[in-house]
Amino acid sequence: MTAPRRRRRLSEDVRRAQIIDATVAVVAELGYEGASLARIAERAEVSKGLVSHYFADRDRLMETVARTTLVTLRQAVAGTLALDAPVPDVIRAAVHSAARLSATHQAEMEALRQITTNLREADGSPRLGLAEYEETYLGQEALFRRGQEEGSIRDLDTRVMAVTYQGAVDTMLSYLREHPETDVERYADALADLLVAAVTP
Amino acid sequence: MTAPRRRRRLSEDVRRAQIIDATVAVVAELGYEGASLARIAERAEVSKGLVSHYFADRDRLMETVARTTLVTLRQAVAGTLALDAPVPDVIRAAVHSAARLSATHQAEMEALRQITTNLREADGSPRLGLAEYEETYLGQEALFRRGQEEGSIRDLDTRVMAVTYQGAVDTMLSYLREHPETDVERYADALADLLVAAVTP
Amino acid sequence: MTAPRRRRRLSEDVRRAQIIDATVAVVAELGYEGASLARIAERAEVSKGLVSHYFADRDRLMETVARTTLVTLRQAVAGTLALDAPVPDVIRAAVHSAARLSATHQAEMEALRQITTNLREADGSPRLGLAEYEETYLGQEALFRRGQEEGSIRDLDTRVMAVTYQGAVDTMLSYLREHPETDVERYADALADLLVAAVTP
Amino acid sequence: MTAPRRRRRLSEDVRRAQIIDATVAVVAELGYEGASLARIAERAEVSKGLVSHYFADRDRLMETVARTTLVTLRQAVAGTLALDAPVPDVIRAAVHSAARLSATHQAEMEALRQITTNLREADGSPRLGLAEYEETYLGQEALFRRGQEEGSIRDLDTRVMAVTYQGAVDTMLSYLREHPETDVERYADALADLLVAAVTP
DNA sequence: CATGAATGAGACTTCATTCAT
DNA sequence: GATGAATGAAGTCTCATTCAT
Repeated sequence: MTAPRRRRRLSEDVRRAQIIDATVAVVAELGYEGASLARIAERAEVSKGLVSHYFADRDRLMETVARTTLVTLRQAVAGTLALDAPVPDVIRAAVHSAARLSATHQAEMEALRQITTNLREADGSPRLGLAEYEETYLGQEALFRRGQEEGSIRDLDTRVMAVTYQGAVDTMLSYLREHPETDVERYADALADLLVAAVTP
Repeated sequence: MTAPRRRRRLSEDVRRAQIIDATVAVVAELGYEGASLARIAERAEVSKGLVSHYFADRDRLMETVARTTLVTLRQAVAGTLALDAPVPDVIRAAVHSAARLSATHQAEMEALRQITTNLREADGSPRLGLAEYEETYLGQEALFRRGQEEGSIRDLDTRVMAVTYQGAVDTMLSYLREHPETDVERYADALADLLVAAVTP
Repeated sequence: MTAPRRRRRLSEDVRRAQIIDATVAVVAELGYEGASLARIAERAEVSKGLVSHYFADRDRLMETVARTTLVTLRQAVAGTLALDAPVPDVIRAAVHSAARLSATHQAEMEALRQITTNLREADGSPRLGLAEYEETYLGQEALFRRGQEEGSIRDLDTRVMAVTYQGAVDTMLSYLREHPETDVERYADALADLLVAAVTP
Repeated sequence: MTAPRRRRRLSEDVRRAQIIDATVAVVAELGYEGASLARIAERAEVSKGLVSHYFADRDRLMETVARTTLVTLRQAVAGTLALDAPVPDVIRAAVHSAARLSATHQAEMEALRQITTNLREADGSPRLGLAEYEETYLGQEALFRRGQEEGSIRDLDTRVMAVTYQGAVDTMLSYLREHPETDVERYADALADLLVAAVTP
């Protein structure tokens, strides 16, 4: 039926990346359940057997994809920020930087959400905790505390602010995905405005 | 092993509710994939066949559960609010009211999230859109606009504020679920403080 | 393609027996590897799913078949013997009784051999030990010792004799299977003659 | 992990022997099914491809191993025997010689049994018949007939005796494998005693 | 109305075999 | 000659759904 696939030998790294990319795409498009190994293999233009060769099982593949994607996303945001600027400026810049992800890393974000929501231990408990988020929170708390020392941030609960900031940004990203007609820069401006108003004295 | 189930004739409504409750519990505990009809039937203390009898198929069951749960949650929040109070007061009250959900409706919230994330059309596209959220946004925008007319809310983008408000509350609920040691009232106070600071002149 | 199977509801016991019988037949005919669940289901005129419903997995099915078959074979031999007769007579009768199995329980014997040879633990070690054989040996040793007390059996190592007796009978059964042209009664006579000669004073 | 294998060019015969030895070891340890080509290659410290290079397919490899092993075992027994000695002496010597195999050729014997039990034609029928055994039987029958001519063996069915003799020895070897605590020489003495008693006038 | 035995589609995974390097 | 990356054909098992009782 289908033309017999040409057999190509590639290095392990290239193959893994190829399969991971395909997984991100399929999970983002069809959801976690719909992302069968067969469909992932098809998208990667690779045999089902090869996927199993590189990833012990589906769970392990999904976990790897989640971790890899998280790193990718972090770099995409962090890479653009000057963290030693005045704190309100950092907030504004970070919001805009994140907003831009909605154009460039849509699939990565959705896949990450799908996987963290669905990947479970054998007993049914979630497998990908929030340890990852914790790290992010700590970084943001540190930022807000610096602002308080410098006088640019008022007295407030830094933990709640960190959680809220992150939630507001994530929600923005969801909203932008589902409302593609929205003007991204305007939204980001408005959100940054709200956040700065919330934290300045 | 298990005692042979007593065969009881119950009214349709009671049966459906019984099954819906069981579904909420199982989905919240084991996730969307783990919620097989067999396990749901077992939790409802009902035969597999009966589940299929009342719900055409698994997707239909899940959709019904999501819609029912959404109504339940809305009532739980809205029921406690005096919507004609000064807007900042409404915000404070709403945040506290939502925070209390974390103690009473944990399973419902998680199940709803699981189902909206995973339920798909045959072609893989998400089935439960954000039409539901849209309704909420409109109500909140109306509230903020009233505040602007009354002078208690400053000039700002009411759509962005509605989305952000909702995101901040949802994030609070997730955070409280994953950090049960947190003092709920203190968190709610801090969040209400932030939100009010963000919107008052 | 194939006519849709008629759906029949049978009791658990009947179904298990049906599947076990089919397994014995397929294993005897095609060997352990060839006895896939698909082929067993086909032989039992039952769906693959039903086999999995009644037996947790293939290993468990095979183990059950082995145990069941062992009981069947034991009864077939033991049922015909008068164990309190003079020991040489018991030997003669037992050899003939066993020989007759070659006509009536060929498949059971071969299936049992296949399964004990092939069924393994996860680490590769054999799973069906010789604990079963041990029981048989003990019974035969007791018989030979009675003969020694009665003077009909000479002084000899009863354990070696028990093992040898069992080996000689098993070998007879293999030989008769592979040489169907052999006169069963003549073989049994000759073997009984050898065994009695070996053990009488 | 493992050190990158050194690529060595060895003569065909050496390679084949290397692979055959590994196969014997793996089959004896893990059984027929467990002896995948991957594991055999690993044990032989050779690539999977090389195994396929030297042996057309798995069945062919197994068949070759069986034949080779049979020759090895025969030589191990026959090499030590003086076949023209008085027949009862030959029997005693042969039993002891075989018993010693239990110490030196355990893996070979188990592998041979595994392969003859499991190797099949495409239609499911056993592939390694008993033609091999036939040869053995003929030799033993000849021996017993010589004994009869010389008066050291009584009148008996030489075919049944040959089969029984072989069965008794094989069973001894199985027993010794599964009961390593047994005194090998004592067992052999006792068995030789039984056999000689069975056949002498 | 209610049960749960039975079916069958499809998922994951293993492994003999092929073949580019 | 030698490797091991890559394929694809089974095989086992799970589970939504159907249906005889």
